[in-house]
Amino acid sequence: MTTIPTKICIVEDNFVIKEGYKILIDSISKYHVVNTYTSCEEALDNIESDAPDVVLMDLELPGMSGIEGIGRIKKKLPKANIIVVSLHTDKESVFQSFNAGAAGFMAKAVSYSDLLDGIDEVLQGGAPLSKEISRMVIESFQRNTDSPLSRRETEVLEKLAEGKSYSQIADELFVHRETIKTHIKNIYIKLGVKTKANAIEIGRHNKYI
Amino acid sequence: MTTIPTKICIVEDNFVIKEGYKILIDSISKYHVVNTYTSCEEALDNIESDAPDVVLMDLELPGMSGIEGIGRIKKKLPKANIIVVSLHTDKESVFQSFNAGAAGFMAKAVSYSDLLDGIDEVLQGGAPLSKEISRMVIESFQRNTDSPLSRRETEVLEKLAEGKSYSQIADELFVHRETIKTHIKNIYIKLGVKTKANAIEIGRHNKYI
DNA sequence: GCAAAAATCCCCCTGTTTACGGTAGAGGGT
DNA sequence: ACCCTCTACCGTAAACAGGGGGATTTTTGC
Repeated sequence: MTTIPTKICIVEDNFVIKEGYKILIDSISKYHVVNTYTSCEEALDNIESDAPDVVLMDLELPGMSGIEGIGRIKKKLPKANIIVVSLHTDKESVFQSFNAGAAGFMAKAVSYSDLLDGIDEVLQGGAPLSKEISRMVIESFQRNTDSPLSRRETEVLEKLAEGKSYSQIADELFVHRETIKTHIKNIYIKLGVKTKANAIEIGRHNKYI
Repeated sequence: MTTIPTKICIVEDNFVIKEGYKILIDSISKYHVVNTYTSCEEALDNIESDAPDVVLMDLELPGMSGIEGIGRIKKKLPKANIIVVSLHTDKESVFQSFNAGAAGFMAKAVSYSDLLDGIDEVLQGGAPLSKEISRMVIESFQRNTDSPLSRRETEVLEKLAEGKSYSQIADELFVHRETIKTHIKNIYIKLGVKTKANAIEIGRHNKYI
């Protein structure tokens, strides 16, 4: 039985890199590069008929940003597995990519063999992430250990961030409403803010909650 | 030059698995299992003097839960890399582990070679995750595509979830406060709720925001 | 091109909430 | 002994939330 090769598209504005990837991928019989593009606009015009299983995508592109592009491609082809291959591995780029629907993120410095492994992995339902990215992702789940807030204050700020009122928080923590007022006053002082929204912002930004 | 072997501890209540891991790891010259434990309590009493670089940790343990144990071990040894090796790969277990300070999470079905690769990876600053886990993690960043909320309503609910008042939201979106009120009324109807806190809860739970 | 959906704005009203000021006792940990 | 945390109380002015109603314009999907 002959298996139909996995269809792959590449969106990358650097000609050398794009062709390099194409040659690399086409050298593997189970894969086939159906099309390559140098911008999202170009890709979006044709990608539906390409119907790729996997899309390798750069983020730094002329015209529409890669992030925006990921979202639009996902809208047209919800089943496509988009792997970002980018030089820029800052937090913003990474998290926005995932948010837009990317299934993987690899630094451009990735070796050819890791890239091929990544394609394998995404097809098996995994999420290829280069080392620094996976650590970054895991760390995003972890709290800041040197928070100025006490345990109780943290708890109160959490509930405040869930949109709850003073009275509701008081009920849930089985204390008097006045106690919650005091906690919040102290939270505001410690965080140097004057409003709920600012407290939540600071709390989230610094991972106190 | 002889390199000092990387020190590893194992916390696992199943004797067979524990000893299996120990034999496996000790067969690699660059690694050394300094100690093994069958409960967190036991581990916490001794682990400081073991000063392991890596801890392999089960979650289902007699006495203190693995999650709790991760937090406590991290408190004593902030630099230790804790890799959870667990049968239970449900969302709760996974995210709580990361929250508590785990640096990796592997399903117990993991092969010996993948386990050793995982130890390598964590020592290189990565985060070993088995395939299903990494996909789970990535998906946690993604929104539900069939939200009942319109784009604008989603935007409003987001800002509401940041603790902002109607007027603040209105200012930030350059519309009248009354417009925001209407949006929120519609959000409440669509989500079937009557309060801010419930709307935020439903919105978060279903990943509309 | 038309109909539906989304986004915008306006009025009324009432009870609740917030954020601010102070004060203070009980208990824990260093 | 001292500092921090958690708890509780008083008071008040201004802001806010949520509920009712109606109406217009823009955008989008078929």
